[in-house]
Amino acid sequence: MTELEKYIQSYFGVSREELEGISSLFRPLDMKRGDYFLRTGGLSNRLGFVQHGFIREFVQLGEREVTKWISMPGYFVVDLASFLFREPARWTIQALTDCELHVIDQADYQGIRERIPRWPELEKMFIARCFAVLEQRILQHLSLSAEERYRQLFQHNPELFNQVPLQYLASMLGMTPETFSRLRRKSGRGLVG
Amino acid sequence: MTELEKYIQSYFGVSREELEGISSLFRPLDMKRGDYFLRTGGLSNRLGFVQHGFIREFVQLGEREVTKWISMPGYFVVDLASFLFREPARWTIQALTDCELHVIDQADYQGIRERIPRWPELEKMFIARCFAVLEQRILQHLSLSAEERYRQLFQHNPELFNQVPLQYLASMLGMTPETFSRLRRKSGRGLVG
DNA sequence: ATCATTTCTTGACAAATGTCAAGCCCGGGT
DNA sequence: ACCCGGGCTTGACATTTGTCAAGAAATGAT
Repeated sequence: MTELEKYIQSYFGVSREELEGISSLFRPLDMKRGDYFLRTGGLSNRLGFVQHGFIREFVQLGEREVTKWISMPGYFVVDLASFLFREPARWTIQALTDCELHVIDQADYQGIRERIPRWPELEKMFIARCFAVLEQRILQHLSLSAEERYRQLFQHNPELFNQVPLQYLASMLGMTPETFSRLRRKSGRGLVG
Repeated sequence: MTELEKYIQSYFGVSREELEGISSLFRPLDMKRGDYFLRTGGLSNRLGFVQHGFIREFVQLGEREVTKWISMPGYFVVDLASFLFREPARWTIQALTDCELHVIDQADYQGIRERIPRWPELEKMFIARCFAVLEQRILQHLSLSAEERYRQLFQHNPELFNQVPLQYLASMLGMTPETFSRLRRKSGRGLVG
């Protein structure tokens, strides 16, 4: 079973045959550091699964970039609203490192429901899970200080701290690189191993 | 056409007959100020549509309450994860004013898909929209100061400012009531009409 | 209408976070 | 191996936001 299949299996709980039916619709895609998977204003017409590497999702606001999230192995990358509603993408998605993805085009994605009748239901549940994760993230911003948010990220995703530029982590946590750096000295450097 | 039907229509774009089929599954529910629609730890086994009044969704964290959102007419109230996954609710949902709702039980909700085969698809799209709204909200917290968040809320939802206790708006924006009060003096009081 | 209670405001001060500028460090490309 | 440039750190200082406490105003109950 491939990584992709393992994740699909764990997220959607489909049968072995269904699993192979779905995963066969994906094709591998290698990206070099700096390559764009999607640009703001474009159309998100493919869905990616991260096999290896780190990918940043951000938006340019005036002079500065705001990083929404950094996807790592096991995550899907897509601008959901653009993918589902065929509207211009809000997010730019760019490889922070060389990456291996599995991608599926929108057209092939439609084909999944022919193989799995209950696919819209599974999709709904998956998106609802994503919704709940975002709710939790909003709660963090409503209730935690910058330092507490730093600690939580450090605790839950230590692998980020030595693999991606820290300025992006700072942005993702809603603070400046300087504040991030000071918290880092104070609260731990996130060196894994 | 009732308010409920109008909203279902605009959110889901279903036919006239489908619309009546769905809306007939809802029953009216009156709540008094202070009544609970749901409590943290309980099971969210019904979905509510706000016809009239204001409803607060919050969670108790230690000594203090953190308000995630205040629902007003046209909004649905539910703990989505609890409703869909039958897990204990994270949010407490309480009427801030006397309210009129339309509610549907989980069991009846299941019945919608028998009347409308493409319901899971419509549901998926609706939840995806909610997801995009939350993404936008996170972006606000990553990119805006307390004062800018205040202004945006004032601009987009002025009706909140003279109908619900301001302390809850402060919490929902991630700031203290004192800060909210000062911004209010500085940036406008939100008196509509 | 009055009272009791909650909510809001204000001031003084403390703490957290942002800004700007300079220098250091480290990694990648040549 | 070296150099260049991006990324990180640090310091000094400004600004924003939070805390605590007191009093004013608004609200709901009787």
